[in-house]
Amino acid sequence: MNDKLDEAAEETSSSDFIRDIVREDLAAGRHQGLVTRFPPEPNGYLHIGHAKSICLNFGIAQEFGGRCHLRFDDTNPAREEQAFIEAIQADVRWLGFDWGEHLYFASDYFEQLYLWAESLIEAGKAYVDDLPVDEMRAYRGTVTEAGRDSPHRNRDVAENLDLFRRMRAGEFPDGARVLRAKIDMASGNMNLRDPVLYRILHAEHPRTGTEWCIYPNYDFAHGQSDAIEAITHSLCTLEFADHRPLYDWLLDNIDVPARPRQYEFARLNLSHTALSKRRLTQLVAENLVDGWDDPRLPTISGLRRRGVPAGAVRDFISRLAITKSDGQVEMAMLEHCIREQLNVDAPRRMAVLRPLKVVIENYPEGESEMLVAQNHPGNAEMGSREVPFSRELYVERDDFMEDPPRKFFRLGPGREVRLRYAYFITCNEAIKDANGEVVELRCTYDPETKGGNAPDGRKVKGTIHWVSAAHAVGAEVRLYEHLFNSEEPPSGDDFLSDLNPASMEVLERAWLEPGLADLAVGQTVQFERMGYFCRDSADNAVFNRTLGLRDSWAKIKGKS
RNA sequence: UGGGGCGUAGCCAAGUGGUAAGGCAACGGGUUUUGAUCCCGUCAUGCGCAGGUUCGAUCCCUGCCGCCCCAACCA
Repeated sequence: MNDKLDEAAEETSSSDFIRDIVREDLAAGRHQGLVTRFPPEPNGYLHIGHAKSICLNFGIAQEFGGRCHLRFDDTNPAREEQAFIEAIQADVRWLGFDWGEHLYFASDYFEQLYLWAESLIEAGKAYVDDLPVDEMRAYRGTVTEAGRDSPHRNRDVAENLDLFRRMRAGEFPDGARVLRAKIDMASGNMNLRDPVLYRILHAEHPRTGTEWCIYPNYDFAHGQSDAIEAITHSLCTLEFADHRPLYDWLLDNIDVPARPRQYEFARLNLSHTALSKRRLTQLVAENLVDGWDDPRLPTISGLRRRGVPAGAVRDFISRLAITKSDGQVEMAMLEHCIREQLNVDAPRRMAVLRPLKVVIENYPEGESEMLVAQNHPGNAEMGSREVPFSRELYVERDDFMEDPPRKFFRLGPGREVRLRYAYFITCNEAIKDANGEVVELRCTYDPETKGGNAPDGRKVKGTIHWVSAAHAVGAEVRLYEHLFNSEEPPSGDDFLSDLNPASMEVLERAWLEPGLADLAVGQTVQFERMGYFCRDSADNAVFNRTLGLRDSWAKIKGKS
């Protein structure tokens, strides 16, 4: 296997400080095989920040011929749920990764963890403490002052063992006692000031039920789980760097079967959104969004429902560097990756979002014809389709201006434009309602321009999309914008004040070309000139806008 | 003020003693039956700041400055 690893190591082109370490370790023959893990806590849905970790861990495993485990860090039954366990697996799969047989749970190791706790006690390196939470906090000192020893710090082994066993037996209520490591109350690193290892929690665990009433915390579970699974490189985010000395201390002081190492990298921060579990949970719990898979959320499920291809997410992550400097990536970067892939993959269709009726006065009443439209002008292999054309059509309201500026290339009184894949039409008259609002356009078409070209060689500046009124299918279309107005929403609960009230606009009466009635859920298409849209997974009558097209007209318009 | 980490363009970053890659954004221009796509071009005499070493410093040394994380019986 080592040869295979070496080969793989040489083939890998991408590089960052973690891959460099892996490469060196493999070259030095420090491991039998490469094993990483993605360790989510099942207390919420995965978001695009997790995608960075998933791509890193599974990616490195693939590149170096190793494997990556999916391990749930389910040590806090107070906030973990089976539903999250299932959603997380679905999201990792959707992203394109496969853990094979290697699905694990920290809770699978509870008995072993317990035994290791007893061994620490027997070695005089852990003790049961009775201090209430607030007192323990006071004893811990502050960031600039050393802590003080708990009065229970020097209980003898026998008493500690007895107390710890009685904790497990359920003799004490929640919060009555904890098991602590005996390290150094004066350490500059707060994590080493006799950290709590076990707490009493009479809560039902999604997997172990009521079998346990004491649970190990993150520090006492994570490194040991890594060791049990023979993880070689345990990759986590920067905020755990301070935990590394504890990770190492624990592994050095108990009898573990392997010796994994922890490395930290910067987590992903994205502009105009929220990427902390706390914030996402709050948005969902307070119904500020419509569930964990709301298309406005940066959750994997939200992105999927929005119509974002998994490949675009992976591409985005691959353009990010794995470093230790934390910054904030612009949403525009993600959007670029989405457009880049959708531009290639999304079939083109026509849909009118804000309809304005057009009557072609010289087109015979009651008649219609089928016109050929390309499914992708840049890729003939995607074929073509037929769309019905008739006397009454809908065009986009924004494609008509009563008093257009010089640079406006669309419809206006007396102006001629091309209806995509159809005919040139000229606007003769705009009909208004009692409020003076334009409600209908009377136009004439040039039968000679069928397909969109004039035999006399005359040109038109604008091409607009349309849909035959009698044949179109109605739909609700939802337009999404950034969830937050600021690039970086304010800290604390203030972040809610930055919510973008226009993050979702619902257009209830859009008209789609008839073929769109059969579009499959999850399939993303381009509505020409409007953007990328996908049928909503929860409501068939709804189309979600994944993203608009780049719009240089909006820039021109904005400048004048 | 203790400990840990980080500072290269608007954003993400490569480079680590020999004269600043790339991507995103932005801005010009060309093609175009999507004001899309595509193509071409512009965009750091400068690498947080100040000294020092050196023929030569983003890179080495010293001192500052700034930002992030840590005082849950969360992860």
